[in-house]
Amino acid sequence: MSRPNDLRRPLTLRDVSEASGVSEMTVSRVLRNRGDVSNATREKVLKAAKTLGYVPNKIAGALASQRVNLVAVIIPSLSNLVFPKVLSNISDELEDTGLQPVVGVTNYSPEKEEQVLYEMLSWRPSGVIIAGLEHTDAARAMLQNTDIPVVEIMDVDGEGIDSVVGISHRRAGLHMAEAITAAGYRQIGFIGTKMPEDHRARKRFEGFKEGLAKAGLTLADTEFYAGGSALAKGREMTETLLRRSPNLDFIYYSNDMVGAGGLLYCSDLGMDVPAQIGLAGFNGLDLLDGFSQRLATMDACRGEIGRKAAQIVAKRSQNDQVASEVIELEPVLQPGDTIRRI
Amino acid sequence: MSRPNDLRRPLTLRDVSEASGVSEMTVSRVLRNRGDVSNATREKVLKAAKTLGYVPNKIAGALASQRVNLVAVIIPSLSNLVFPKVLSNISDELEDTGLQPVVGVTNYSPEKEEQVLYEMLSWRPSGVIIAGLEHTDAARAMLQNTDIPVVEIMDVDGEGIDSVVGISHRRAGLHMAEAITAAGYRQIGFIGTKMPEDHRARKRFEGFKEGLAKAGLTLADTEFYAGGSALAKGREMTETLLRRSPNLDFIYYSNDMVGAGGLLYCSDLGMDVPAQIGLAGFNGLDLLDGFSQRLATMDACRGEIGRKAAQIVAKRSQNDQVASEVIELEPVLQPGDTIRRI
DNA sequence: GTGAAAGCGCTAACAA
DNA sequence: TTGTTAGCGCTTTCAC
Repeated sequence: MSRPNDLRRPLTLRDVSEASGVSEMTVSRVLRNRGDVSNATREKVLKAAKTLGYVPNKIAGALASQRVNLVAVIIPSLSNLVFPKVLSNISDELEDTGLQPVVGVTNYSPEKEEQVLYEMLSWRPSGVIIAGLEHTDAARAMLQNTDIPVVEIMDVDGEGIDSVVGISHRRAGLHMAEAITAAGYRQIGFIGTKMPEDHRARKRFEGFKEGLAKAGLTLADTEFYAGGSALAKGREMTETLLRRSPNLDFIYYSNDMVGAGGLLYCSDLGMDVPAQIGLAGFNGLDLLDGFSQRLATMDACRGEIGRKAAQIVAKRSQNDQVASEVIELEPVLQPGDTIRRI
Repeated sequence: MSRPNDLRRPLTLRDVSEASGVSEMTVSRVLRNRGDVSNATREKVLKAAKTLGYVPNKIAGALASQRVNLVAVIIPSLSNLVFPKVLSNISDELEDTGLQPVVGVTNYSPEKEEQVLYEMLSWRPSGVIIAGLEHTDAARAMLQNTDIPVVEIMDVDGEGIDSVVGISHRRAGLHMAEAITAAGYRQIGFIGTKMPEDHRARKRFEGFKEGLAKAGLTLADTEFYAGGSALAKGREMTETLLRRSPNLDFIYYSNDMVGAGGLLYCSDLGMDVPAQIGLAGFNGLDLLDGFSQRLATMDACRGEIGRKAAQIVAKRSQNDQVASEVIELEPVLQPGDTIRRI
């Protein structure tokens, strides 16, 4: 095979047009499978494009057609395990729509979020899927001012801008508190992250305290951590907490990874879980399947959230007269082996 | 504040120009911090842009300037834990360069990779960072034909197209075999993934067998799995393997997650690790920090790979006369607590 | 320090 | 079925 492109510049439609003896417009039609083109012409064009190694310029195409097949997905983190899952479901759901997700990561910083959003909006995507309901004023204004569909995901506790798909983290925390107190636990501790910007974790925490209050209880002790391997932190923090408050009979963790670390710690010490001490996390990570005892948790509906959000964007990008939707999913308690049965 | 954009169309430079009484050209200069603009004009423009809520159209900008600040990052998976780490390091490293990573996921499918690559190249990014050295002929042709910098990452065992940053997985496997045999293990089993397209896992496996051969050994037994939670699979497969071959004194896992599952299984059964049986994985996940025994592993240099790859792209996008580089990093054995000391 | 004209590579709309 | 024309919203270049 001869070197297809010896030029020092990228190939254009015009090159394919000249190589095939067909007008640029018809070449464009063939390459996009648009309109009626005779088979003979189609073959000629396809062959020319292939041997040249032509790759269309979507920038020019997008400018001319005012259409961009990109969907901006803005999430706080990729190391959380939660978001890769959401993302892969968005990706799967978008598969046959011609839309492509583009990911932006904010590291839980509102300023970074604003910046990433601005950057992404300037590419005029077909939709925006963004985690959470809390944004800077400027970010909120951008989202409100745009005509493209916006889906805020993960959380429904608050005011949405356009469409919303998520769960109530407040109620998730509340229900967990109810389950725990119903199981007879009374000395309850909490281990969470030192992340003021993780609003969903905060809401679960608040809902949890509210649930305890309903049962006439307050948190017996709490511990917060920042950074590091969540599993290792779970272990450490659990030790710290239990040293300080040996009478605890339950620990609620802000996520499954720290919870799993706590579970490992308790197991290693030969503590009787769930009789002596109960444990619960949050997210419903399938990672937990590998442990000898299954940590109690609550499914965050990550998969479903990604799928629904993608569907909304896809639907709206085909017909922009569709109304915005607010979808609240119901997280389900998975009692596992670390809450005692009543 | 009054509604900034009551039009049904996105704002253009012209709108800002009219609102501020400054020419489009000067508005453009202000918004890009280019050229000399008087302070008075700058203020006027900035104010107009802000109150209107103008978001520049990068599509038009890119077409006109022939410059796109995007870097395509093409990886097999996001649920692997390995790639999010690489990605976040790329992202960090690119932070101050004005370049933005755009992620494409291939699910270990060469066809999907080709498709994603084509899609991304059609946006004319400033660089491509792509996992692995194995690609379809068409993908390889696209990468060869393009003028933009290409960095193949993770693996150095093979022929690169342009720049390459990675480790030798073959030698990683080989060195692990040497360490294991040196520690006196003789009945060695292997647990891996059923993924023909995971070339790096395959190379480690081959290198491992080669290392055993040097010590006059062959694998005593092997087991391969597909799908599911790696931790749970590690547990199951270890059970299967040990049931079938109870005389094994070592198991090498194709990655840390399955290895950790195996470790949990052995601990639960009260087996004496590493005296009775030794275990090792691969990747150097910090997840392992939380376990009571630390799994032996080998650092895949994920962080460093991402950083170096990003540096190469950044450097080349500033000066395209820079030569391509091949960087081989050295994975370090982390013996942890699951290989017995000699 | 500022502005006017031309054009980036493609596609919409229309003409043949 | 195919071709022609006129932009899409910016930036480059050059003029003032």
